[in-house]
Amino acid sequence: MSGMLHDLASLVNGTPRADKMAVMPPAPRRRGAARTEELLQATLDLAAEVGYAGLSIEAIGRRAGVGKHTIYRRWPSMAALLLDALSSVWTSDLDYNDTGDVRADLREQFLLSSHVLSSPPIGPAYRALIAEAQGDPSLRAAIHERFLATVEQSTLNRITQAQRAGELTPDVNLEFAAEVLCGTLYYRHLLTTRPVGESAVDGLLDMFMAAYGQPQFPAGNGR
Amino acid sequence: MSGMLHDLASLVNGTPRADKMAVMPPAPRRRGAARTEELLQATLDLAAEVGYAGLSIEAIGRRAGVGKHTIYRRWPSMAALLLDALSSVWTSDLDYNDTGDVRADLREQFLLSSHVLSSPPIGPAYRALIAEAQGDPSLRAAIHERFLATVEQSTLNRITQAQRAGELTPDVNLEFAAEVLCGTLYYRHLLTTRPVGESAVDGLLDMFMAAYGQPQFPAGNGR
DNA sequence: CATCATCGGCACGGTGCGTGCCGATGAGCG
DNA sequence: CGCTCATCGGCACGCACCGTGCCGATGATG
Repeated sequence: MSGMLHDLASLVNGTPRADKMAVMPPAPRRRGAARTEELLQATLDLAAEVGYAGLSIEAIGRRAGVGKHTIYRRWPSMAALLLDALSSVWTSDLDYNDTGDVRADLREQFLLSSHVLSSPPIGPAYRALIAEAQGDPSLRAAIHERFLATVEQSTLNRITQAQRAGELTPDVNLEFAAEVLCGTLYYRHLLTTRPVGESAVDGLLDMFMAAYGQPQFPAGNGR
Repeated sequence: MSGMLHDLASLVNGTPRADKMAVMPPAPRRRGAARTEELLQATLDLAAEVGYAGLSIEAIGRRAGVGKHTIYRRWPSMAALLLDALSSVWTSDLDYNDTGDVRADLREQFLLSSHVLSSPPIGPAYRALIAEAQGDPSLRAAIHERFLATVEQSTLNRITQAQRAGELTPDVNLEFAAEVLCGTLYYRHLLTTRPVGESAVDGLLDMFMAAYGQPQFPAGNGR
């Protein structure tokens, strides 16, 4: 586990002088930091415009008015650059509400995140990263660690909370359920051409609730 | 729907003289057909050896002792070549038994197909195709049509049969359940670094059976 | 004001792409 | 049997991108 994290860190900050992680505002902000953020933005813009095909270090540099060296000094590969670029706009780790109604809370977040995942800038950048990762197991691990596992974890937190509240079957390990929920959404998004819409989310939640919802007592909070 | 199929056909057989589809033995077998099969095999071999990185038209041609033209005359892109190469060894559309025990039948096929998917030659070729597809929506549609949808369909057939046999809840649309089952497996395979082992399959089937298994009457055939 | 890391620009050899043009090969037909 | 012609392997082209090295300019630091 921590091995993955280490691989990730070395992948992204493999350069000798990586001043700071992306998305960290409190910094002395030498000349380099400003350029770093510009490059991340240029990467996202370019991914949104031309997609994975046509995405290259040279193209990013051209767009940002930057020499290739300036990019290579910061990231060892385009995969690392994409990883940081995506992180810089990946604010929502699925920020679940807890209204006392699991199904509604899951539905809201699934629909929201599916919209985020399928529209620029995150959508195209994510696709590019997935493509890049097919030839690089350590990048695959990094993506899983940094994005997928996070989403699964927050989902697991929410449904575990529901389980404690009596909304779901007690004494059942929900870890795998969280993976099934998130995995199905990502499967649709990244591997098929079907949209992730209300019917898909509802179908998924139907199965989830049929499996783990308390049969007779509808909601746990009110008793 | 049929639009996807048309796109697929044009993608694979876009050349003016595409004598026949791959994997069709009964043919006059001019000089070209033999080369075609050799090229498909060389593609699979190369994918198994070097993975997606290092896979190129030139490398395939070099390995097969073939000019690039010979490849381009048959397939318009490496994506089309990969698609045909994978089809030529993709024999099992999940060939479910019907022993009267859905869960056991699903489990057997899931474990079997997960092994096939993660080992050469199918594993690496599949990964290469997924990578290629991230920049090409029509290829994504082709993959879904040719492989994923097929797997989902045969799974749907099996569980629908189980539903008729009284093993599963009647009057429930299982179409989405089939997608969840297959999607979760492919999610693990292609997007994470977790292995698809017995525990994963069992966890998945736990959720499926909890959702749709008949609560009191264990199996339909025996009693 | 002096220093020096970082900058943009340029060029390099290497590789793959997709195409065009060869002369050789071999299958099918008369 | 020999002719014909599609297909073959080989080679070369222009283009693009890779990753690296070397410039002289810039601008933040002290």
